[in-house]
Amino acid sequence: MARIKTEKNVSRKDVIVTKAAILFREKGFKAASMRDLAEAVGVEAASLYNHIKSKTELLHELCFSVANRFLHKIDEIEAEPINSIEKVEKLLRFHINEMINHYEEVYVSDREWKHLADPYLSNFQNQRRIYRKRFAAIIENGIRNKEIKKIDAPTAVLIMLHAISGIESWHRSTQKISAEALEENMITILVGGLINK
Amino acid sequence: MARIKTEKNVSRKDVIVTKAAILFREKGFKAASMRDLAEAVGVEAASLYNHIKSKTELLHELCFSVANRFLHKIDEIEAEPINSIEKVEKLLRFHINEMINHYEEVYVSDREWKHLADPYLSNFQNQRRIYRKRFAAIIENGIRNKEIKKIDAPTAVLIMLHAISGIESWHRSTQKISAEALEENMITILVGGLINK
DNA sequence: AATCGTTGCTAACACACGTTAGTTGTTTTA
DNA sequence: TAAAACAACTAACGTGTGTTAGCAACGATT
Repeated sequence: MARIKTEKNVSRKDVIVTKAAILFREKGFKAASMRDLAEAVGVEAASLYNHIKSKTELLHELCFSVANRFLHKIDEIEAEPINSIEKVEKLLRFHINEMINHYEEVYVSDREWKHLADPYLSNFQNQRRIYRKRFAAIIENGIRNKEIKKIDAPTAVLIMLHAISGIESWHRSTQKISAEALEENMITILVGGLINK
Repeated sequence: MARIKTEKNVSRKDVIVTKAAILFREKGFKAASMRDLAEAVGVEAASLYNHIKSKTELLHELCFSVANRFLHKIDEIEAEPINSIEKVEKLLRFHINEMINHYEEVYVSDREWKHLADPYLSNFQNQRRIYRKRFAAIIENGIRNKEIKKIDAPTAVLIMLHAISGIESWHRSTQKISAEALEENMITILVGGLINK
């Protein structure tokens, strides 16, 4: 009867959530079974329920922990006394780093949130909508200041966010350029596409 | 006993495949059940099997019909006597229009191919890898000609392709800009980010 | 050493799934 | 109009799913 191994400040639930992220990314939320997860954790499926309430709870935890990180970051950046392009660049760099360093979680939050159930679903969609509006507002400011080309701000946001989620392919690829090079290339192309002249 | 309605040159199987695309996009391949599909088609689940071999066959059809369209297009564009930036632009415009006009299929092919089974899976992954290499080769040519900034070509491809899959959000949004405006904005930002000076 | 909460186990339930068999009804062909 | 081909139906099977109940072993606390 081997227990779930934990380290300092990491609850057994945390271990489960972390493994769930990996599994949900690999197979998708629906295709990943609790028995799969149990095996990954090293325990029988039923035992998981000593630590979690349900499979969907795992998805909640993942989606909202990611969403909260991004909301906090945009709070921080909005308050800084820098110009719009710099704000966009900071936000992009944060997104890129999150996608590189917390790949599994961020990916799952991005692709599997559809399987949330209400009220979590509406909640998540709301947060997402608000986040994108705030991002768009930064860009619109930049357009007014003539820092940024005259483009449709929501479209620009959509491009940026989805482009970044492409880091998934980078993770999967065998011949990776370094994380630093990836970041610089992405910034060059994406910010380069915004700057006026 | 109401039959599946068909129009000229549209087999009953085609009707099923089309409805499957819609359903797979909405719920994901795993979460969409054959009973859901049957209801959408207006028939009992078992009846579907008079026209198709399996659920996965539906996914094959969708994924490969999309993949083939893109492969044909890149064949065509590679052969044209135009410079690299123009080739990239043409390819992007094709991607954008496919995503706008054949949304369901393209989206499913993009997001649900993981659920293909071998040998289809390996096959699909191969085609995808080759396509991206050919796309990258166009960009690398542009870099050599100094048309395009010195960037990592595979990263650029990754950004372009994923940015375009963001049109999903445009489809979902309530206040859409026009398809034409969307296309022009995307080209402005994406191609603008590539051009050297 | 006894106790108690925690965490694991086995067994099982109820249900939804993809799919098959066999039959009935409808359309097309001869 | 009878026969053949097609496409729908009902019923059911086997399997995999998330989850619960009840019990056994472990670790920490007294």
